[in-house]
Amino acid sequence: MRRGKVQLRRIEDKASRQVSFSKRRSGLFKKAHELAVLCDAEVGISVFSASGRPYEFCSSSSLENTINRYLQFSDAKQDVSKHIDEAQNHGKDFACPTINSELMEIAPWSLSLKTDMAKLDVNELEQLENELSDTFKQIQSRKTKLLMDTINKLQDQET
Amino acid sequence: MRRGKVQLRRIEDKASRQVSFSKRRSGLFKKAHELAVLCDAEVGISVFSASGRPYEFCSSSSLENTINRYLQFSDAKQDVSKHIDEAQNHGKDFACPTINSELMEIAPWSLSLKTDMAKLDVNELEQLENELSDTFKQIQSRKTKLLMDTINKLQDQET
DNA sequence: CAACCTATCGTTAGATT
DNA sequence: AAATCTAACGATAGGTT
Repeated sequence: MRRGKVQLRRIEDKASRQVSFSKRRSGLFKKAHELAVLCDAEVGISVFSASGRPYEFCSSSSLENTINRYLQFSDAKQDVSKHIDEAQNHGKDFACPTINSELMEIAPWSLSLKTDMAKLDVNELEQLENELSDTFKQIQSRKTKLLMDTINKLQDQET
Repeated sequence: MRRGKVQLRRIEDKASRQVSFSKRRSGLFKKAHELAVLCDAEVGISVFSASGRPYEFCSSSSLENTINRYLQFSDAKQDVSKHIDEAQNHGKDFACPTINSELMEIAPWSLSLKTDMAKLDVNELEQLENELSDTFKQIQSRKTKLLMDTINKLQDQET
């Protein structure tokens, strides 16, 4: 079925890339699980899709624990080498105004994950539909702006 | 050479386990690299051998960057969880149970998405747009079905 | 013991439904 | 889109050098 060996570069076809991401991600997590069990190791994995969606795997209790364990070594390593580079103290600003407004924005994504709409009634679906439409417009507007910026840049270069 | 399939349990022979650990660890990192390149993803892995020696893999600049990106989601997850608890303690019924459980999984992503959207390029925005579009269609289809069911029920009552 | 070898099992891209 | 199928490629346990 496959004609040749897999070329190690970005899969251009969007659909294929997404399917491949899903298959290979679960393959990777399976291998990680095998490594942990067979060889008595601790494995933690964090993956972000091209669109920024997070996935995680951890062979032990929690990924945060594994991360902390790594960071201990990392810190120790830095101490020893007396490195100067100061980590960027990026402030985490995830201030939630109200849970309701967050829910409105989040629900559509939630549905795209596991299509479990069976329990929603018509009013709830209508609500989701409206919010989804807003987010949709937001994305389109952002995309248009980027395209316009690119066009303007190109026009500037021509002058 | 191998007699049968690999049994998924700790390899008892110490030497075999160590060799297997080495082989499988590099295999895992190779798979992670392929996932990152082929599917345009960001992958970070932390592994500890049974004797506590650390190994790491990162598809981008540094594992710490990937970890920080993960911790943003993790923090957001806790924030959302806290808000849900508070809302429930105040007896606010702001969503159906299904949404609540889904919310836990996807909310952190959505919260970070607001921050990250500015950084997405046109292709990435298009990907999000497609995902939204699919969800949109599913919601509309589900809504139509519910409305049809209701109409059918009413018609049955009339007979 | 590391590097190589290879039979065997495992993974997956593409097609199909 | 999600499941299944399958040819072909890929990983690797155990053996050999």
